[in-house]
Amino acid sequence: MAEKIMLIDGNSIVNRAFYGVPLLTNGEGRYTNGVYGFLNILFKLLDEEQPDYLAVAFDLHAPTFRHRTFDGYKGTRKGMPEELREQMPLLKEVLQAMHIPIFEQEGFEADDILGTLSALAEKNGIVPVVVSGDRDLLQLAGETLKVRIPKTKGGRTETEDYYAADVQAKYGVTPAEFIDMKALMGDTSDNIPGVPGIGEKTAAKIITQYHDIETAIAHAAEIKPKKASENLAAYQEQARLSKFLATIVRDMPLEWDKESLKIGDMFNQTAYELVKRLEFKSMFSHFEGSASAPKQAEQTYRFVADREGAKEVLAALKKGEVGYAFVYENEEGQGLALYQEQLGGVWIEASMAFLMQELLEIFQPFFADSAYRKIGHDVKKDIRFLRSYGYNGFTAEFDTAIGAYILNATGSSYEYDDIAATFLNETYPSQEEVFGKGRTKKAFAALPEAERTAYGARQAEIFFRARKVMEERLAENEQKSLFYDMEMPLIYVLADMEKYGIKVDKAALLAYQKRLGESLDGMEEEIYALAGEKFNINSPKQLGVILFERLGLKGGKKTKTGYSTAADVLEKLRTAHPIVERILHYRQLAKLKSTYADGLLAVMDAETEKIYSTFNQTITATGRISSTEPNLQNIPVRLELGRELRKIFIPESAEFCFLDADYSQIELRVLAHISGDESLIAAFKSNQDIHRMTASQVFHVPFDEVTPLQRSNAKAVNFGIIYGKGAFSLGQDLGISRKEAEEYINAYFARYPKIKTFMEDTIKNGAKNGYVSTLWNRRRNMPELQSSNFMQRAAGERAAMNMPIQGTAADIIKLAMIKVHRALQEGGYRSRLILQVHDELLIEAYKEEKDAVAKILKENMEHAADLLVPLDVDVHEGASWFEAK
DNA sequence: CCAGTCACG
DNA sequence: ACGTACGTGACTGGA
Repeated sequence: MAEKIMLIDGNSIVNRAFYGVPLLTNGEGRYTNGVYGFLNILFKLLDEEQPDYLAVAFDLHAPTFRHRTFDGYKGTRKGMPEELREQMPLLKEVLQAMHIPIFEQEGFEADDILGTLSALAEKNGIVPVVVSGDRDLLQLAGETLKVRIPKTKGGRTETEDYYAADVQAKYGVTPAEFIDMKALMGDTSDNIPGVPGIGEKTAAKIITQYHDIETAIAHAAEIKPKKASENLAAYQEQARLSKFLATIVRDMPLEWDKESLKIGDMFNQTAYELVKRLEFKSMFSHFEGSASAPKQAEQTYRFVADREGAKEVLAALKKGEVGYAFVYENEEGQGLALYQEQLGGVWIEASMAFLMQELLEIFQPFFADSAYRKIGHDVKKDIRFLRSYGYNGFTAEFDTAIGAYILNATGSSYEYDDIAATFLNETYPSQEEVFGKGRTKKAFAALPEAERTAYGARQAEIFFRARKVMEERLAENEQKSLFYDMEMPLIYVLADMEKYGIKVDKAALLAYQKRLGESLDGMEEEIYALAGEKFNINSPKQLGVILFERLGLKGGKKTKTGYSTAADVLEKLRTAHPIVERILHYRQLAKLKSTYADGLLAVMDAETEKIYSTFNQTITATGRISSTEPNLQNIPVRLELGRELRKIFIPESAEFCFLDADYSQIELRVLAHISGDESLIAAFKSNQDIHRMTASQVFHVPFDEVTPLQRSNAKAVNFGIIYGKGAFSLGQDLGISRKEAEEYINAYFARYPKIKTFMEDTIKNGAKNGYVSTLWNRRRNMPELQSSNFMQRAAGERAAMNMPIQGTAADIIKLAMIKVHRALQEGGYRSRLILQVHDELLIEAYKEEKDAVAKILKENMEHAADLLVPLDVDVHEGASWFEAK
């Protein structure tokens, strides 16, 4: 079989890739999506074509012979976006590392290089395959020369393939005629003029009949329509010029050196290192089969499945650092993996013959003794698991999931394979790759013994070794205290909160659900009547049609998919039609019923009638914790009907009551501290109504004469400042002009100049360092700040200004939780912390301890941090969350 | 699986 | 001139 060469149009493929793959950055903050997309296309096509030779051609910035012939050539083309431009050297670096030849030649475009190389290849008996995103290349298609046009769609790459016959079939012209067609119709993207008045349709007709422009010009008089006929005659020189510009050169001066094009050791160590640095995990596998890939997991692990073996392992275990990992399948423990340097990796498996209960019993001394300094991953999960077997008090020294999160809070996941890739530069199959997914998912027990062993023991080893790397990086970042004194201790607080859960008044919740259901039924009928037909009110699409087409309301398009029917749009239409108000009301009730009434009942434990949320410590970019299944941090409170729902959250028994403590204005206080603004600090020190104070200072009115409107406007300004909000949207919210809003903001910054300085410095340092941080050195990487895209940079700047404020507040309440938890434990109280909602703690207090606990709460929260302003905490008591708020 | 919507701090 | 507030999670409809 003939040999094959693949020739790639570098610029056009990287462009396609860039726009087809969402903007990605790696941990260093470099944009990588263009390179990623390019390599994806490259690997896929290499796999399909199996070529023997390979080359990539790029355009240079220098003008080409086409520019010299025609000044306007490519004059309309916009430059590459900065986010892509900075990836070009990176792409070339990767190609070089893979020993893929790169062609660039002054005076010529990539097209010409491809045209010439493909011609040379054919002359030398090698079959060319040309890859480009640009249809101009179709003129090269031939009997054996295939042109492939890849498209990246939703992460997948599809290609359109063209031999000469395919071009004929699709466009009705031969590849050579394709050039003549373009000469007539022109090309705005390259600024090829063509002939005025001749577009794609007419050009196709003319070329199908006359085959080339010279013949067509000779027969210009016969051509219809008249306009085309006249213009073709009048602009024949322009047509010839256009043909010249559109023709790809196939004989430019180029050395043919076959050997240098031969595909060599592409998947080598240098390239692998680069791909790892770029964090292209899905590509690692390409490198693994090759001899130069790093060794990994060649080590053999021990498999143990009985009492005697387990006891031996325990005896061999030394006090000191130990990597450990439980393997779970649907919350059920399959076994325990341990790793120490002198021990190696061991997988101890539970089974019908060796129950998990026995396994845990044997290892009880290990779990109970903190001289075994345990390094695990998602320790909270292990605490819960051990507790379900009656073992309490488990502690670990290091949680690698949390370590990875502290070192990069914006990571997408922190699974063991992510940890190994990030900290050890090693790649392992992910959980999904081991077990599959969906209906073809395999059970753990279905894997061969050697795989089960490797899967478990490998994790314990990864955690053990990654800890050392993390430790160094935490030290470099001065984040050891954040990690060891805040995040690690918090694990046990959250584990307890998840253990206690919160009791639900089931009867009241059912009644609430029923009440909502009945209201909704009635409203549905009313809305159908007003609309004049039945439709699905929950479908924004159908609702949009009803409102803006059938009823003719003016709202216009807003979203990509059609009309926006969001609350703020409907709010403006409230008076336009009676249906609008009912829809808003319907939406409110529907939300309460589906998310809260139905949703909470679905997750309530039938046995205990409690709800057990999960608190996640590695999700948010700012350091807050999040709550899932259910989310207990977004229970309604702002509107009365929703707030009623809080009556169903009650203490576990009559011996308990709720104490709810919340920080007053914590974010503004943090802002006062971090910025050091004397005026704002003074306001908090004198314990004044801060929004009234701001109003008085910004609007220049005496404190006592501030009107309610001024106060509420000042409040909006205060919040706007925290979020980096601009004049436009502040004006929207307050219903004032952009100009007025701007004046408010200017007055604000004039009055509080250090806040302005703080914002500016945060952005400046963020851009310089690539991250912003809190008072406790929590970091958020912010590569967006270096973006040249206005929108992305502006959004990045807002996030950058907000993170130190929101994040420091998060740090403070975390410290408070640890203190409160410790004080309750050490004081031997039965009261316990059960919920955190960002600036609020909910305690289930043993009634006899109520007053003492209220004091503990207030003291520990107010003294969790020592700022330039006092922290102020309000504590309320009640027989439900509703009452205690 | 994504977009739209809406609940919270 | 750009488009327009930070951070979350859950539910619904519809490709």
